[in-house]
Amino acid sequence: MANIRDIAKEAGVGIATVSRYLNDTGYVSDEVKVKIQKVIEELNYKPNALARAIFTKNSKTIGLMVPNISNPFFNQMASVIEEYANEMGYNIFLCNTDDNPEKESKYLDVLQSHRVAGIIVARSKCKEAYSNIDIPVISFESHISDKIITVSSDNYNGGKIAFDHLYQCGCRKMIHIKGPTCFEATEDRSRGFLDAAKDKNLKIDLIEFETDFQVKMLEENIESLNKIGECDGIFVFNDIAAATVIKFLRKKGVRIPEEVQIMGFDNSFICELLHPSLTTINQPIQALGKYTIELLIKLINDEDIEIEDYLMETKLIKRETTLS
Amino acid sequence: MANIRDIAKEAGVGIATVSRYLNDTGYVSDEVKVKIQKVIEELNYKPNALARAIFTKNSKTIGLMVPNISNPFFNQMASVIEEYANEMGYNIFLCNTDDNPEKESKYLDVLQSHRVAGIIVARSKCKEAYSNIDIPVISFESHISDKIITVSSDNYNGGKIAFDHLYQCGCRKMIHIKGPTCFEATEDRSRGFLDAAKDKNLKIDLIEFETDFQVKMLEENIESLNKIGECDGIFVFNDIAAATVIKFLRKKGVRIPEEVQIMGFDNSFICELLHPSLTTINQPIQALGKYTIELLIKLINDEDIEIEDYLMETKLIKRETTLS
DNA sequence: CTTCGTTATGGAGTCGTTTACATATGTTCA
DNA sequence: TGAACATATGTAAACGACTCCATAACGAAG
Repeated sequence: MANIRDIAKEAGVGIATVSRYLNDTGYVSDEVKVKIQKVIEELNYKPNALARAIFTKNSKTIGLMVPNISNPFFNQMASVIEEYANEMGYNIFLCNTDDNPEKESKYLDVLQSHRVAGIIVARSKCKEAYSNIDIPVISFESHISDKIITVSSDNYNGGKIAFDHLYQCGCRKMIHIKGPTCFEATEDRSRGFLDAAKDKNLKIDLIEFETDFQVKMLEENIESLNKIGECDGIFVFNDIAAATVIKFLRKKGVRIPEEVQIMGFDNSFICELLHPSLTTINQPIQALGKYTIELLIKLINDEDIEIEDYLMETKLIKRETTLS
Repeated sequence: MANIRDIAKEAGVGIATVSRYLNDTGYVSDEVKVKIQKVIEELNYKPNALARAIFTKNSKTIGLMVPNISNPFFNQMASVIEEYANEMGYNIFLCNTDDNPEKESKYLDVLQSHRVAGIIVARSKCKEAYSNIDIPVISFESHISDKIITVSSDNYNGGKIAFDHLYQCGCRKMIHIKGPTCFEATEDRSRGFLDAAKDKNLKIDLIEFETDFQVKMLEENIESLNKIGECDGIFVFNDIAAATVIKFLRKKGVRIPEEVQIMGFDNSFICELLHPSLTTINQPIQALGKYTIELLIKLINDEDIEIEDYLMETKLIKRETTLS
């Protein structure tokens, strides 16, 4: 592929002149501009972004690490982040960690090697790896260290809201199906839910799912679902797991919401598609994604911002799996 | 950040020796190896992948362009592609085209500038832009030119299978809800379905959706859904749209599958979560993704492979929205 | 007529790698 | 003993960009 030297030669000008033309920095006569542009098109020249990044020390690239891009929550995040990054002239380097600390750590090296301008890591499982990183990092849904900003929804309060709603709907014998213990976000939801229950002196039965989002969720968790006993309300750690639970209960002939009321978490697109549609807690994904990338770009631009937790508001989305 | 010169100096050796150590090419004494490794860790040195790529002319990076990463079908593809790319030592540069030709074209320039080793583009909307590209390209679900390999499911046959199944289940008055005309994949499904109907001398009513995957699908397409008249079977262009249709019909009190049988397309994870669970046509996403990336890497490695269409088999997944 | 600012251009050094080549030592084998 | 080879290392020239600096022409201002 042609390089800047080829263009300069073919256009009969110096390299510096071509560079000035490309970057619109410094003087280039109109006459020469036309000549250069013509050659660029003839040779289908695309300036080498790698060479440029080496020199300017600015790759205009952001590393995005998510557990898995097929997870509906994280790919919505990714979509929002891509949108804003693109607007700001940044590109996305995608990494799936698979919730695997080793893969995360390897990708972290890769991102450093590629000199990404900044990193967004969702649900990190490899916190020690970030101790000596000199690239701006924003952590999503996971506290890495007191040097790294964490952005997340207010999961704790979301859990509280979920309890209050079920309680208000008349539930007095509730079950909480919680996610794998290693996820901060779902732990916070649980804590919020249980704390609110304690306030009302209600005892909650706990069932633990061992998988997060999985296509085969139902079969894999059928064991734990069989433990569902007498209850009038269930709070499930996310919408997809809730859908799994609904499916399970319907197969057993349980009427929802008349006999058992159910709540999910996330306000994923499937809530509306389910029957009955799923009452849930909304995470403001749009705002979350936008805020995360904005913070990161501020860090990249060396603006000084408070290193602290940023919690985004969660709220109740009332649908048909709960009574009025 | 430290560079190779710093390492060489600090370790008291030459640059070439450090490079040989890093790449395990040529001789380096064990004694020196230890010394270099120690310095590398002390200075937290990460070799600059950009500089390396400039010289070797191999960025070990693959550009992935999809309509949108939040689309469940394409993010599953992306997940599979990431997995295999990672295994082969490649990284993913993510681009959302939003089905927007201009955005796609701009990203195509960016990918060329970044000297990606290869490009996977899903559902391209900007075919002319690929005429003078000298980077290997695999096109997914879209025919760009006779120089570029296309990979897709056998959508046409999938449409036929769908018709045959509904017919076999007793449907004689069918509606087909088709996707936006500009998508080759859904057009092929329609053609297959309609051709099979013609074979049986059945006339099919057509309804067109104007949106592909959208969170607000139901509201946006309520207009066209109102056109659903008397029928005993509906073939919808994909699962999520089918879920929207089911939701709509249930609200109207239509019993599924007793009164109307429904089929989707994709075999997305939501099929199992719906009630009744959705009969659909499977697209072998795993195989599709794996095959796509394998072909691309073969192209990158200059293996000569047939430039032709690669069609992957689609098959019926029988669930509860159709009778026996 | 000199000085100054604006316009316009190009050469050379730099960014951080890899590799071709030169060099040097030690071992083996005829 | 000396040729051949394996081991070990360093220098310098690429790769493709950007930018500092030098150079030069030109008009305006003093």
